[in-house]
Amino acid sequence: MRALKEGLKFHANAIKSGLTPNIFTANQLIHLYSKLGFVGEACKLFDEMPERNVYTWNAIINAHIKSQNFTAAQFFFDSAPCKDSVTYNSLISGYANSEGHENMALNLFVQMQYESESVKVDEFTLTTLLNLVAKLRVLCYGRQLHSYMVKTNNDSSRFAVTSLIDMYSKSGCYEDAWSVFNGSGGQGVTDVVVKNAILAACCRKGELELAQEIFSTQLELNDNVSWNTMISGYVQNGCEDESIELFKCMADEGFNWDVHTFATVLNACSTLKSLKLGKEIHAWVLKEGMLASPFIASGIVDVYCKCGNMGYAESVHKTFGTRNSFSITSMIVGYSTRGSMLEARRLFDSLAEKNIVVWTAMFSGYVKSQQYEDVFHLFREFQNKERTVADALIVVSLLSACATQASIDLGKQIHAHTLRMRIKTDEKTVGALVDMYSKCGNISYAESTFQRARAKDLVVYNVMIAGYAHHGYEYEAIKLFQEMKQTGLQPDAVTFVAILSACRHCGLVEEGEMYFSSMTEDYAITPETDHYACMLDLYGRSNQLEKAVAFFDKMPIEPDTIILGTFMNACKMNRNLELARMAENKLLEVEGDNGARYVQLANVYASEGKWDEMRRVMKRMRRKAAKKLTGRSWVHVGNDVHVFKSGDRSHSEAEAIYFTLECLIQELCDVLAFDNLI
DNA sequence: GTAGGGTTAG
Repeated sequence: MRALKEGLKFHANAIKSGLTPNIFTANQLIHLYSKLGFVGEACKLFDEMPERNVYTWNAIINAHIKSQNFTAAQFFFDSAPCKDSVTYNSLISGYANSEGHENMALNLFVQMQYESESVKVDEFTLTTLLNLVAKLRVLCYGRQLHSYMVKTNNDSSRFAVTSLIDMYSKSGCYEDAWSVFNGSGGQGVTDVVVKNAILAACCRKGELELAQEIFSTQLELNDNVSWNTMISGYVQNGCEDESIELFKCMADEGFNWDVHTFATVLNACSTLKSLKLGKEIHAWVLKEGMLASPFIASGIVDVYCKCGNMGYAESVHKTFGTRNSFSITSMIVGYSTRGSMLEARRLFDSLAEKNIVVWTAMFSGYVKSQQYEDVFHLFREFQNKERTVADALIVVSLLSACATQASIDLGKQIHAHTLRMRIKTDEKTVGALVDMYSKCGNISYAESTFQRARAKDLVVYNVMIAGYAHHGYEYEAIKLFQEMKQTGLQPDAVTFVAILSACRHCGLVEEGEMYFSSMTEDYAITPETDHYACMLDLYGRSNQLEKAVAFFDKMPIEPDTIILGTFMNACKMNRNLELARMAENKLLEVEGDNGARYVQLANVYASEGKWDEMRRVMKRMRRKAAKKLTGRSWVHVGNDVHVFKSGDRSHSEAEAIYFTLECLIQELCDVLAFDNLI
């Protein structure tokens, strides 16, 4: 490399001293310098050239684009005394391929159309723009470009065909991609890039058999990319084992594994959560010397995280990727899944510049670990430190924390934030909003959010139906269930839990039985614990203990604590101590260390005045040293939540709190006394 | 001199 650099310098000096005053050679040299990364040298030569033409200007603009210096590229573009299509195409392509400059590319394209005669939109411009609109997913622009290409006869070269197939496929229009492919000769094409583009399109659509057929015809055409596309296609469609087979086959057929191959196969390992395979691939990666690639390093870290081996993940991370945000995100998720939030936080703090994905991983981690206070603290930190707006995924985490903490005020603020910032409300956001309002006790807000939303999937309906059921609007729940079916959505197991609980709350035995049998007969859903518990509760609340007993005996699953607890409750409501005693041993056998169960049992006996039996149960509980979790309440003051239990004096302001409470009690007594006087 | 296909984290 050094020899080449010296050679280039010698050549440049020769030109400058007039030995070969050839503008063509100098332009070539600028290009060569830029290709080797010597932008400084390219600039120096450009400055010293006695004469320049449009090629010289294009070469220097490209040199700056290559080094990602867009300020300089734009400066030279603006200063160029002469421009041609290449000048425009180069800068448009530079902007189109860099993050955050996409709008500049579009503006330049508009500007290009008002330029002089020497600047014409050509196939280079159009294919670059097709790539851009595929990246930005603006299908309407893509279609306009396609029409323009047909009109100007720019739609039939292999470059045009590839870009069109790719644009349509990435925009979700598989049929259009396919018709472009067919129009260009279909399976008779001899260009490997066109072939690979349609292979990728088939894989994206899940048409694996067709992809395999295309892959196998004209085998001699296939290159590394064809193999990588197929391997990736299998992973995308959940066929990880087949992808591994093809990966091995690729080497047998004499094709070299590259960074793309390994990145894809590592992805398969992560999905399979196979530590054994992960280690094998890790060994191959080491053998091929590919760990320097950030794609591969973070891929290996991700595999170990998904397999739950944080020790291995940590050691690869330490050696290769301490600044790799992908690697750090995988580690945060890995630690969060195990509930190690301190470790997750350590990694989060190790990243100087945090992107939205890392933030989201941290938010979800706290939600997963039920550390809701930390969710809110993190949000304040996010707002203070970042300029970017919390996106839909962060909003979902925040709303989920609000729902569990019943923080309706904060929930409303977050809702307002999504509206103000025009955050795209997809099904997940709508579901989280409806759930938050419903769990915070405001069913009418939940309802209006639901009704206004355009994006509604099964989960959104489930949340709303469950909300109605919990708030005692059983008939609305049933009505919405019917409406949901009419829209063509298929109810799932969660829908039936919601609808059965609506039935049990208002004692609709016949309807409940009808839904329960419809669930298995019409939708082939196997009932789970919650469904059985709902039915038992329904019978219990409707004073139909015989039916409850018959149902209990017929259940094909071993009764667990939830079912036994519900059954016990049914016995209590129907004042049947005999059956309660029967369930008692079984219940304590399954869940003998849960204090709440003993208390529930004791209550059954107490409600019938069987004090001896109640004492016996409580004694049994003490013998087992089982403790019932203390019920707690909380209040929101400002941005903080204060948790307390009955008679709690642990709060730092306890003195003042109890003093105020005394005052309030006194005032109430005074009011009551005053009322009595009147 | 400018353009096309296959790879990561929430």
